[in-house]
This record gives sequence, structure tokens and C-alpha cells, in this order.
Amino acid sequence: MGHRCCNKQKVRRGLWSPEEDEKLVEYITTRDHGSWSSVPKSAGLKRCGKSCRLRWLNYLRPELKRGSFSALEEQVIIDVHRILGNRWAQISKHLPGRTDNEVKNFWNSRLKKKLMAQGLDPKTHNLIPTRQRAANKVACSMSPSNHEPFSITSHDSKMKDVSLEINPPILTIVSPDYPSNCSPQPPFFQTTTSLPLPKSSYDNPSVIWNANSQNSYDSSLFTCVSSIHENSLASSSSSSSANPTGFGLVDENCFWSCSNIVEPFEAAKIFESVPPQDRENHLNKVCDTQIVGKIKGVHDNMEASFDTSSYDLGLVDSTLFPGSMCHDLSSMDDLAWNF
DNA sequence: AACTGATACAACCGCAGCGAC
DNA sequence: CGTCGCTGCGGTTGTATCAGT
Repeated sequence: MGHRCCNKQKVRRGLWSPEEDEKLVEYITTRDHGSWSSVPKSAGLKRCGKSCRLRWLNYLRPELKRGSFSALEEQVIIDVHRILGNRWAQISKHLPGRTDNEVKNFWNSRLKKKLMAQGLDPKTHNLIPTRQRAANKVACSMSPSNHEPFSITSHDSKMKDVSLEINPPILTIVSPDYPSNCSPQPPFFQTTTSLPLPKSSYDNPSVIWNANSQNSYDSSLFTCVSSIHENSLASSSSSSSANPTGFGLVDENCFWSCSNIVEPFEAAKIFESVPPQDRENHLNKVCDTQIVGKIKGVHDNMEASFDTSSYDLGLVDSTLFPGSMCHDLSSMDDLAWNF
């Protein structure tokens, strides 16, 4: 019996042979294959088009990265999963050369168990109930006044993500001109080194590179924050609402990543190669020459192309649990949060 | 060496969304 | 508006390999 999608013909199933791979690669790379349903016949394969597509996308594409996941990739998966849940295709977009299938398998076979071993619920990334006390400790240490943590407000019911309700990331995107003497200060500014962008970029969403190498999470990751000026938010949001905090309003669709601008891993690598004393200059230079110049273009597209696939790498971790906030945890809990 | 359970990875299945008609 | 074909996605299953006994 063949696949339901192509039950008119007898098709092979199961693992692909090297000969089949060769045929498919030869066919795909030498011509415009059009629709996948026509590929098997044209390429001389006894497979269904869906199977060919999957084989190409998940295994044969030349740009795929093989081999085990790095610690950095692992952290990215965990971070993005905390925000997006099981949206593997979206998560894989932050991991160049990795497929959704690969990420999903890695999550199910390794990361899920790893989180559980650390006492974390792999669905919500919260500590499991028996560790509620430790979780409360974290929440308290976040905010002396014990107010609600900053959270994402979704303005787009269509894109509503249950995982955000279960575990709202403590994330604030700040307006660039948020007064520095106001309290409370957004955690981003409390805990990290931010390098302001030129005034001229304030009318555009701007990128602040957080070079906080003391971050206990992953010093190789940048926090890349899109700080959205309220003007641009007003135009990008279909509905308006009060903003009592004075912060730039945030919705899920405001997530746009440095990957739109500079490949984050590349940026991180480059940054790490810069001597610590030169990093500020480096960042200013990078911001000027590589980022700000492109922001306008990104901004122009933002209204039409806001996309949850864009995500601020490391942002949640560095804002949610900066190194100093882990200090009063037990060593076990510390481990749990710091991987 | 043989067996068995665990693990990792590849592939399949079913469904939803979309555009063409 | 309904149907059809195609694509993309997430959940699940199948299978090869590994590790322990």
C-alpha cells in the first residue's frame, strides 16, 4: 500500500538508499523541479513527492549542518522553545543548517530529559511544583517591590501562543527615551550594559547590543533588543491600548531578531574575538555600519512582515535571570537555571 | 557472543493553510 | 463558495545503533 497522498501508484517506503539519494540530488540540483508531486516521476524514483520533499529538506540539502548540536545551539533551542513552544520550524530558523525535524528530535531525545532532570517542566520551563519555593525566590529577587514581572502583551489574537500565557517571558522592550531616573527601571537597563544607538535612529526600531559578558547564562550570546519607539508601535499594532508603564508596548509580533540584520552567531563569534577593552568601540562601529543602516529597511517591512520567527536570542535569559539574580539560589537551583 | 532495553535519527501520517480554478 | 492540489508543520512511529548485562 502506498501513501494516501499518492495511492494511485506503488511507492517505496522506508529508508532511502544511496542510489535514490543520488537520483534526487542530481535531479533537484540540475533543474527547476517545479512541484514536488512531479519530482518522483521525472527523477525516476518510486517515491511519493512528499517523501522526496522531506528527504531533500531534512537530509540532502547541501546547506545542512550535520553532526551533534553545540552548547550554543542547545541554549538557543531552550531559549526559543521557552517563548514559542513546540514550533519547531520557527525554532529551527534560528539555527542555521538545522531542520525542524532535527531540532524536534534533539528536543525529544535529549533536551526534554535534561530539563526534567533539572527539575524543570519542559513544556513551561518552570520549575516543577516541588521546587515552587525556589521559583518564588527567583520571582522575589527579580523585583524588590514584588510587582508583576514585565511581560509580553499580545495584540494579535491570531498569533496567541499558549506558552506565553503559561510562562510569560519577563521581557521589556524599552522606549529609547525612557527616563533613566524613573522607577522601576526595565530589567534590561538594570542588569546589562547597553550601548545607546545614535539619536538619529530613535525614530526607527533600534538594536541595542548587550555585551554583558558576565551574564551567567551564556556569555557568547548577545542580547539583541529591538527597542521600539512608541510611534512605530502605534503604527504596527492593529489595536491601541494604554501603556501605564511608560515602556514601549510590546507584542509578540514585535520580536524581530538580529538575524534579520547580522547573523547572531557570526556576530557573537566576531565579538568574542575583540579584546574586552575594545568591545564598546566595536559595538558602536558595528551598530553604525552594519545595523543602523539596515534598520530603516527592516522597519519599513516591519508592519507587513512582523513574524514570530524573529526572536531575540538570549534576551529572555539575560533579562529574566541575569547572573546577579541567581546568587541567593542554592547550588542545585543555580545549576538548574544556568545549565 | 547473545540478548535486551535505551537512544538517536529518519521517515511517515494527518491536518491546516493557501492559491488556483 | 466549494473543491482540489500542493506545501508546510507537528506529532508519532519505525528502525538502526549503542550500551549494559
